[in-house]
Amino acid sequence: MKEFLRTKGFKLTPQRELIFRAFFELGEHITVDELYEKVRARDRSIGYSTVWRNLKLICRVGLAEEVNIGDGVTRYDRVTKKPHGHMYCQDCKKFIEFDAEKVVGILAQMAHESGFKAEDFRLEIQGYCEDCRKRRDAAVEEQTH
Amino acid sequence: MKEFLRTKGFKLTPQRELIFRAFFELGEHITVDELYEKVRARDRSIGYSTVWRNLKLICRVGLAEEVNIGDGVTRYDRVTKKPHGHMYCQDCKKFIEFDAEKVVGILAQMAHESGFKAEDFRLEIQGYCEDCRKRRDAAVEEQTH
DNA sequence: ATTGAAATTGAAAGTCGTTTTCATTTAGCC
DNA sequence: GGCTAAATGAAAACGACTTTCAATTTCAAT
Repeated sequence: MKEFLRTKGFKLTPQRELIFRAFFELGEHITVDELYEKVRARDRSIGYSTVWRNLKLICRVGLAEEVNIGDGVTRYDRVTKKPHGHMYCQDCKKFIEFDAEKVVGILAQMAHESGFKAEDFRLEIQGYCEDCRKRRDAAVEEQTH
Repeated sequence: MKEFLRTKGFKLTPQRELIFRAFFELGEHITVDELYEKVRARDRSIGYSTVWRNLKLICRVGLAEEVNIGDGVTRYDRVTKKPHGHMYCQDCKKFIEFDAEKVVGILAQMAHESGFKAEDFRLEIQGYCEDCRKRRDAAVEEQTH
């Protein structure tokens, strides 16, 4: 990792190493606050801005990218080779990933045909996850009796 | 319009009428600031919060919806029957709409198969519009000579 | 090992769009 | 006209994000 950073002109500090490790240990869709808490559990002296800056750095070196669903909080996703989208449950706020390879292919084609050079895609489906949907259906059922 | 609002328990004030009209006169992807400026051109006494609240109201009654591309500014789109996505030019910041009917159909199907109840879709393609792409290509061409 | 330039850190302050508060005014039903 | 709930405008609050700055640390070159 040290080598990886060095070639890009960045230095490896203990804080940075801890933050990077924590980020990759955590699941997807991490917020700054979540990572900050995780890191702080190990080292109380690390500042919020250091975590924030390193999260940005992880993005800059191409290992993660920002995801924004419009709730005012930026999340960070590990960059994986496979394009994916997110299903966001409006009830329990859970994120579920889905494979977007097929759809991205279609979109890329559509964009290309209209002269637009596509670089990145954001696909989001808002709705209700299976559990919440069932609970809601049950609630409706309840009311009609 | 008065009738439409009244049935939902809202009142029609001169400010509200002006804001609603201005919103529907303007194009898509309007920000609060843009609408505020537009409205102020007609009535300097209208406050920012009034514009903001009415924009929210337009959304609440189902005539518009928020669009968030992650640049920190919320935009508002008229709700149209046809589902669409946005192509966002990273260079000139222009928005271009595209018809997303086909893709939304596919996504809805995918979601359904995984037990997720889709309510809304957000599709965004980031990249470079035709003009900017050409300009960039030309610049690269320039460098290599 | 030592040194020095450049990067990094932590705390605090700043930024900026959004949202709420509150006193006052207004719309619309009696 | 009088009443009650809704709406308004100004200002303040909020909150996530970003920058500033002085102090510290890394690491390449001695």
